[in-house]
Amino acid sequence: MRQSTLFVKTSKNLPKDEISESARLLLRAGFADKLMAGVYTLLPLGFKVFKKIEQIIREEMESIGGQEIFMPALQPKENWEKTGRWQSLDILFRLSAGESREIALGPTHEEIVTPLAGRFIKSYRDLPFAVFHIQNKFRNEKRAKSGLLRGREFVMKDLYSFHADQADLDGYYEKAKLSYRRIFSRCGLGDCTYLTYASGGSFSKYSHEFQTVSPAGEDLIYLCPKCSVAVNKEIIADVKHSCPQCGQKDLIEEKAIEVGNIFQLGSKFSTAFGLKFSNEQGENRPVLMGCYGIGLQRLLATVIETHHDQKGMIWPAAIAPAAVHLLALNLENEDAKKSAEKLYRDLRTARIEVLFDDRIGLSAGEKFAEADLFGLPCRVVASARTLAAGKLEVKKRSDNKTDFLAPADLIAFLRGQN
RNA sequence: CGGGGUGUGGUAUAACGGUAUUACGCACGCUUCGGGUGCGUGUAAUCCGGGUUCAAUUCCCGGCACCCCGACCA
Repeated sequence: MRQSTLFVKTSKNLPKDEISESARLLLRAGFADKLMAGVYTLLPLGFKVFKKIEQIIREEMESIGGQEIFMPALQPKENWEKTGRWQSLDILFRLSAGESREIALGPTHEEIVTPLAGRFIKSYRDLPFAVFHIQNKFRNEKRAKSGLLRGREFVMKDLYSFHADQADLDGYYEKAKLSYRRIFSRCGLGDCTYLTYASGGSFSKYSHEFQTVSPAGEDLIYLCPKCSVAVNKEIIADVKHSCPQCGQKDLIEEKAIEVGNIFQLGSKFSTAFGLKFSNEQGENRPVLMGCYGIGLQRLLATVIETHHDQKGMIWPAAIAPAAVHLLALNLENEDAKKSAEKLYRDLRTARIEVLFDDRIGLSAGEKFAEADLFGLPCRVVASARTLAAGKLEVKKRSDNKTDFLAPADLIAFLRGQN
């Protein structure tokens, strides 16, 4: 990517009424653009990050047998009436579609996936299975807030699993937990994300959230210092201020962002849609379901909330928009320009993702400040000075550690970083 | 949905019942050339509708939008 032609404009000022740090940085850095409250465009660099997060999630869902499908956002009213949620769900966007028809803009997909599954589940031999999709959700939040942390349109990965009995659902649920842990670790949130007991679940007593500790969080959780699980404030009365796993009494209160949620639906939706299967004895039984959600923009914003400093974002390598930010200085100097262009070519040939600041006429300070703002893991400076010295300056964004390398050693060095 | 606040160039702001300020940005020129360099010139704004008034960006009413607190959050 050449910065000279990138569809991005950074800004020193920023909209005064955006409080959320992640939103401020995303807007300032030109990673995202706000269309209206709770609705954002992802611009090239922000979308790069988004796609990397999406791919990590996809891989992990496939690793637990999830099959990717794609369900529509436009949904018939009748499905929502079957569960009573056409009336009760007040975040539901209800659209009029001509004189006598109304349709829903999907805020979630139980109402779609359950009857869909019914077309294929006849017998216990058809179970279990899991499908997921990564798709836009629409929720008319009364109060969209905190930038991308709570949008009215956002992309969610939701996986639905279908089971013949509780033991099978339980087993899958545990696998999903582990897969969620891997997702958050791979996105750089492993240290600060906790499995959190929350309310709900038709069969089981609790649902589980994955909560990332952050001052930007909307939720209050109580961390167990012993076993690193937490309890959401909403059920703290239930568990009497003690860890549901080990009974520990001294829990630590933290604000946290809910980055994921897993939930045993039991037979709630199968009952509403008559989703049944024949067991070995030929008896009809309701299918048991689980659902498992992750909001992608929220996850992206959460990474920023937990990975930034005063100068800007600090991306974990696995989801950074690119591995390297190559800054070319002194581009009016033909030799400096040539050597920078060669580096860019070499990096691309080596398949190292690189953002190349090839813009002419900007001061070095501006380029440095912008590199700090973008927060790519490695900054490489090529200039008349480095050319004369025969060494490139390579600086890590995370700890400011600086190395000086011969250009020929750069690629090997960068490969060693990952 | 309840409460509070704010709407001025692209962004951030000042002021005021009477010619709309400044900075950033953007355009051009010079300057500088390893931490948002300095200077000059130019560009560009009072959310919408109604009311009061000789005169409204300012005051009043309504709407809309945005932000904050709360409620809600499969």
